[in-house]
Amino acid sequence: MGVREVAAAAGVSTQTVSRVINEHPGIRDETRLRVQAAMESLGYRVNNAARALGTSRSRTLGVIASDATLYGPSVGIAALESAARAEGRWMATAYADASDEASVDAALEHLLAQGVDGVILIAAHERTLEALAERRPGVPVTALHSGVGAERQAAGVVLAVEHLVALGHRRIARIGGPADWLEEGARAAGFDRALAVHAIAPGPQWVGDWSAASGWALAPALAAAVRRPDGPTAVAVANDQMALGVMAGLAADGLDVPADVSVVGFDDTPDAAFYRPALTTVRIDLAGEARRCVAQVLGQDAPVPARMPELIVRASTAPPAR
Amino acid sequence: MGVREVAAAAGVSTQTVSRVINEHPGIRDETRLRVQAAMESLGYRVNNAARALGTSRSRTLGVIASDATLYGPSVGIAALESAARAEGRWMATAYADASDEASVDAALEHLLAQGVDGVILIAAHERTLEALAERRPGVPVTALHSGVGAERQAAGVVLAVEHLVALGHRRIARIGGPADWLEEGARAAGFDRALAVHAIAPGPQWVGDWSAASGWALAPALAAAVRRPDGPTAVAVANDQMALGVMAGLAADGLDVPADVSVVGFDDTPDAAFYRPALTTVRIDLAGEARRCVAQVLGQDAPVPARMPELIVRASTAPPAR
DNA sequence: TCGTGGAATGTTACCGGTAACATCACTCAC
DNA sequence: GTGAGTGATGTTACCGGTAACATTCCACGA
Repeated sequence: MGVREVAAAAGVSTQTVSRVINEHPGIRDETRLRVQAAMESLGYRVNNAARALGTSRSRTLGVIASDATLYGPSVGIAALESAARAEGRWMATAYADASDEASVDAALEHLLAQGVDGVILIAAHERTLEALAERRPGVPVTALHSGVGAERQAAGVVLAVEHLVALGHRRIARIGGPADWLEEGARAAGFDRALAVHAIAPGPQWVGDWSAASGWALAPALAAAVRRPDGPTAVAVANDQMALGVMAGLAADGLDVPADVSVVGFDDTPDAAFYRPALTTVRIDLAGEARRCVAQVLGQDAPVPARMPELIVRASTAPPAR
Repeated sequence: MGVREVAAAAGVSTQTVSRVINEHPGIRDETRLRVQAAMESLGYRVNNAARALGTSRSRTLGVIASDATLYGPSVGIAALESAARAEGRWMATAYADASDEASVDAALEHLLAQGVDGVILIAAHERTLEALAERRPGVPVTALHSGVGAERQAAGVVLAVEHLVALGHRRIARIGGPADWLEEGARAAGFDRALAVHAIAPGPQWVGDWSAASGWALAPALAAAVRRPDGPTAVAVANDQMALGVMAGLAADGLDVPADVSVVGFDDTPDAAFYRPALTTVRIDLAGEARRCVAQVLGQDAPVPARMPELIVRASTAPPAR
């Protein structure tokens, strides 16, 4: 059940079989059909190990992801897999703790041993990306949401802030992710830029870890700020899950969303519409980002059309009462 | 940078290098150290393609997953990866639409072409598992949460129902997942068993698709049932995300949880503590299940200790008011 | 002293594709 | 008619490990 058997069955050389498999031009239709019929009847299946050994390319992309309990990373992986498959690549995944450089290193080593043709980081620290690139792994390394993708994330945050400003908010707080994450950099930049456009000074800011629990933990501080006379009337949260925790904490503290504070999230998780109140948030074209990221790692320069982020207005935002 | 270079540097044969790599017994310590030093200084890294070609085993497990926006599947993948890595295996992931047999088939084909040593399904239909096994893929195929794992899931649901009964509920409704999923089978069985123990007839049941949206869509029917004089006073929902949607829908319909209906979920997602009200739910030992599943596919029979599911009581359950 | 057996290591071929180069048949221009 | 050019296909070696078998060396008992 290798090329040799197929070749014998079709009465051609193994090289011709290889050419048919790889859709090389310059094969007569009659020959191609004969080979394909032989492959079909023998139930032939290429052996990727052999192919990888011969070509020293595995047609596999490596993905290093962190925390799978977060919406962004887990959906990012799925989006990358489907983008990779569309390009005829396989995907090998390794999970690592993004904040532990040794663990990310081990994951990289792990993937390189597998001979991946490129590595994509999900939910990574900027420093990690640089560190990996410096190690000269011999294959391209990039991160989802880096480069132009970061710009689109910033644009998403701009949408959210513009929405708050349009409602009349002028004192806007922010709850961000850990400062060293790529995603946080992009989202924070969008926040600052949107406020600058309207000459509004940023309100108080806090840092969570993307989890609902961290949003909950920061809620008392936010509530205290909101209760001050010139306190914020709205808060932009860097992802939906933290927004969930924030809203739970505010409610526990006796504050009403959106009457006392408006809350916007980021991601538009499928759950966000069912939070209480339903969360106003920003949806980004994750599938498109993934396709672009894969194309970049594969060194393709055909532009993949980008869909811009979209604001989803629900019940967690309203004009300020004060 | 292959075994031959290492062998030359260490002054041994390639076979000896191979033996050191694979930790074969019967290598003198002095020789082993010399080889290891050579590998270290040359930055040697095994080529998995070559190894797979020679041994016709890839040391890679294939995982077929569906919907990554659901908590269960996405965390399941991560748990399997870490279990597989602990066994020194790599993991290749393919995403498929579980309800579309052709797509699952394509994913299997995809993984087999890669020469995986076993295939694990996540969030699969029972029929799919059987269909794949029937195709005689030449490697073991199993599903997370199948077999004994299913029993533990059932035990988890029993905990949840016991909790409701202990609170005084006697009329208990259920919202399940699609009937043909393995997970649903186990959870439904646990529900029926727990009620049977107390000689309680099951209340009305509905079927969702695991998503919060489907919970929301079923909420009006549940609310109507609850309002009937002998309507259910509690509902067991098959996963937390549907429970989120159900609670949102009940609230929209003017019913209070837990005053009018108690709600229990299943999974204990990290978000569940921050739903409103905080969700009473069941936590299962996903990491343990994953280890057991990997051990099974690898044909190991050393028993992996099983931690039993745990009930997490929060604010969504209370004694019935009626 | 020699044979025996086991431990440590070496030799060789092979896994299944594919790159690089070789070959062959045929067309076409001069 | 002949050589150049081109398209279709064949030949061969090689990718980098490892299995299977061969060999060497030494300790030890008869």
